[in-house]
Amino acid sequence: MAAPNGAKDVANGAGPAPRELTRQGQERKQAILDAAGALFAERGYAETRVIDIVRAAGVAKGLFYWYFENKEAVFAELVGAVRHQLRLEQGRAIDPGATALSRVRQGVEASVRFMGEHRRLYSFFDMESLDPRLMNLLRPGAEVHLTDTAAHVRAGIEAGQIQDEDPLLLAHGVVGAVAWFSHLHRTGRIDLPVGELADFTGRFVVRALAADDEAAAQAQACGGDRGVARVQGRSAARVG
Amino acid sequence: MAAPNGAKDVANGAGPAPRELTRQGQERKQAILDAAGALFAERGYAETRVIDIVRAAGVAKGLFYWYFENKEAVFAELVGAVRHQLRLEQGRAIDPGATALSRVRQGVEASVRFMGEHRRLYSFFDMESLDPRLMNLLRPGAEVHLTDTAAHVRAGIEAGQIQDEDPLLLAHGVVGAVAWFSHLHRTGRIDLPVGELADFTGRFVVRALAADDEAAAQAQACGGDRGVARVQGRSAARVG
DNA sequence: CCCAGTCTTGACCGGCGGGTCAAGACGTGG
DNA sequence: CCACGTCTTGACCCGCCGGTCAAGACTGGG
Repeated sequence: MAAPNGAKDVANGAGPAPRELTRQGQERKQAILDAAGALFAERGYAETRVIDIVRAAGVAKGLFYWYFENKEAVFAELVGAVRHQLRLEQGRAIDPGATALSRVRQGVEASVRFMGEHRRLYSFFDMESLDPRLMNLLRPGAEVHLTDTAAHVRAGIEAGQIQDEDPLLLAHGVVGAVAWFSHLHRTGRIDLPVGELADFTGRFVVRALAADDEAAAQAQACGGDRGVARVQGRSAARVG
Repeated sequence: MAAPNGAKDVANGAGPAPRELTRQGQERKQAILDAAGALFAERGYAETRVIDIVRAAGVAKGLFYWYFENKEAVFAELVGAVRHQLRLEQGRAIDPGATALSRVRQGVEASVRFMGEHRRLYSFFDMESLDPRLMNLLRPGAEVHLTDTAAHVRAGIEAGQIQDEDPLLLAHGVVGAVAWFSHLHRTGRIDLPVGELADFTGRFVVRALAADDEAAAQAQACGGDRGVARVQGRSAARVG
């Protein structure tokens, strides 16, 4: 996951962080980060004790506070790294030449797939967490996805492919669908291969947005992310 | 809210509950319930201390445990009551004579409206809460809504009004949309009169489900809940 | 008036868990 | 070998908060 650089971007402020780390130091820090990620994913932030993290990482409790300001800081760093990865993935999946509605679909499919494949890493900011204390940490990142989506939606409306509704509302619907279905998948309430769920979510969103049957059909038909040909029927889509 | 009966239904088990309550007793209990509801709504379950609840109700801490097993029990009782009300509202809103797709729309609109109007009461099982401890309490209730919806969807598929996809997945999409938009509204990210949000959500869901433009148009056109004439055009919507 | 059951109080308990700290170990350069 | 910065340890501290309890107050029936 996060390269040391990526980590440094996130973990600034008035913490013990600005220190220079030796090779060993970086490894230790990463071990703690990994352990925290696994535990947060498994039982959630509130249910994870610092003592659990350090035990899992095989170090003493004090060391945790050598590398991190506090529990929240680890969470923030983890979130930053994962969010960054997700955006990369989306960027890779979206074909700038495609129509707006198709671009939305590509982004949606990539997101669902990403979340499904990295469920452990992703789950701790599930549904942008309802914990009041964490919401503030998550909010800005979520905002970015929203405005990205809204931009595509706006373009789609101008092109007549998308319903003439408030673009922000529609964008909310899109990111909501992604979050919701991913959540259900992660919590085992939907038992489907990621690929199929991603495809379904793509179709769902396209229909919700499309100005009419034709626009929908057109967006469904043209290729999914990374140019993999995907037939409009359900089924048989497998990707990595 | 909850009639004493409704309350009794929920609060059984091996608690201090089976006791017979005097008139005064019922009032006290209700006061605690009200205070708890307000506080849960305002800051969430985890952030609400028992001490805060009793202070708000103007009673001593011990009294809380005279009427309730523990903190969770209050939550459960509150949730049961609200959920019950929501179902009543849905039942009132849905016209059994309407087409399946219209019925879904009516249910969706009624739900969004209900949640918007009772935001305080409702918010504490926001997004069916991600807190692992509470999920188990919420799960069964949520399941009911899901299967209700799925039944309508199934009917709609058979009637050719709804896409031939997995009914359960579609139902998930429907309740997800309701939960998501309500959540955004409640947390102030969508600043719209409830009625407009309800209408929007209805349109969104109908489009996502509809088999084709015609089915969608037909479901959008026919009256909303309680026969209130509602024009299909959208009104000036702005989002916070 | 007394008794018994209902109700009410607030001091107290216990443990949990985030965060601190003084004491080193280790490694590197002088 | 020393000095110094980095790293590591685990015992300890302390506030918080859910839950308990012994001691009453209030009320209605006999």
